[in-house]
Amino acid sequence: MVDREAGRALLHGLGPVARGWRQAADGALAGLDVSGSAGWCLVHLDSVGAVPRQAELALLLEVSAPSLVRTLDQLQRAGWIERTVDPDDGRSNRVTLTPAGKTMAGQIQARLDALGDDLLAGLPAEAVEIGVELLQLLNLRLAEERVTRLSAQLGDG
Amino acid sequence: MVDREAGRALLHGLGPVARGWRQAADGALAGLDVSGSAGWCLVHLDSVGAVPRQAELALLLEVSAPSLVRTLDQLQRAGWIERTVDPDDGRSNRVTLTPAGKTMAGQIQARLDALGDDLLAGLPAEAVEIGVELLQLLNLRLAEERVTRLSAQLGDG
DNA sequence: TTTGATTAATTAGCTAACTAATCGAAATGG
DNA sequence: CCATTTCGATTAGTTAGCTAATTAATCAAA
Repeated sequence: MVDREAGRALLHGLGPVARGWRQAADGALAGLDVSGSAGWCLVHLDSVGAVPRQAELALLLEVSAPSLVRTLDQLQRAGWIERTVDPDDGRSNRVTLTPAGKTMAGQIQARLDALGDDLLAGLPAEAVEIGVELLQLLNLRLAEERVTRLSAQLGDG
Repeated sequence: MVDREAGRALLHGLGPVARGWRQAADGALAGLDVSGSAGWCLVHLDSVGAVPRQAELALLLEVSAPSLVRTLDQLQRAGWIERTVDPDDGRSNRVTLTPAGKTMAGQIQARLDALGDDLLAGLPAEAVEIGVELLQLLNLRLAEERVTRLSAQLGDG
């Protein structure tokens, strides 16, 4: 049985910590002319071997497709990615890093990793493992909850 | 030593889970005409015995003062809180729940608690404890990081 | 083969957070 | 005792997420 108070602390604490992390990430990338979310997108693009379509990339980054559109617009304006129409499917864009974008991705990754190392320094690995599992479970249950909620909405409306 | 991959999973996972939780909370409050953040504000107001000033309430809720202003505007329009100028300090507002607001706070708390119980059902209490401690530590380190970052900014700019 | 449904990306508009700048009130130093 | 500084709340403007609706392309089926 989970203590009511602890449960509240966990669920409420997520928001502020997530915001703090985003701000810290933005700060770590200051001077690179890239926001944290855009930077994270570059890093993922660099680490996946393949050339993903936008929808796949959105899944990977856990954001909605329209949110990704705006991020990619920024990255494209900056000359760090390119969108090319998939030859096999005229609806899809394939997203690739430009050489400049690849360089940038490396710098971003280095800075974010350094920040992450600082934040998590000295922690027992098990605690982090448990935290990750907790987040994964919550993600799963929230997804289920979302399904039931949206179904109910359909039933009502 | 924390595994690099696990660290990334933890830090990156915070955002999506926090968003999911907020959406689920909004869903749970559907029909009450109150957003999750405003509802959370009401619940806190109900649970603190005292009559806080806005700045104190912002600290408690871990949001900035301007963010709280908007939330309070909504709650005040709905007739659930009142702002009264502190007799001892003409700059400060004291925030109080109206009777209607108190009723509303009770309903909100019940729904959020039910949602929280569902999400955390069956979890070992220790895992939640560890999660909470992890969040608290991150909060602390992020606050420190923020200080050093803003100081550096001053030095530069 | 043409029509209808589905899918990918986009646009438009909303929300809730943030910072920076402003205004009035209080505190403080000369 | 006045001038300056500090402090609390607000306003204005930015950012990043979201949903809903649109457009274009593909797929399926009559």
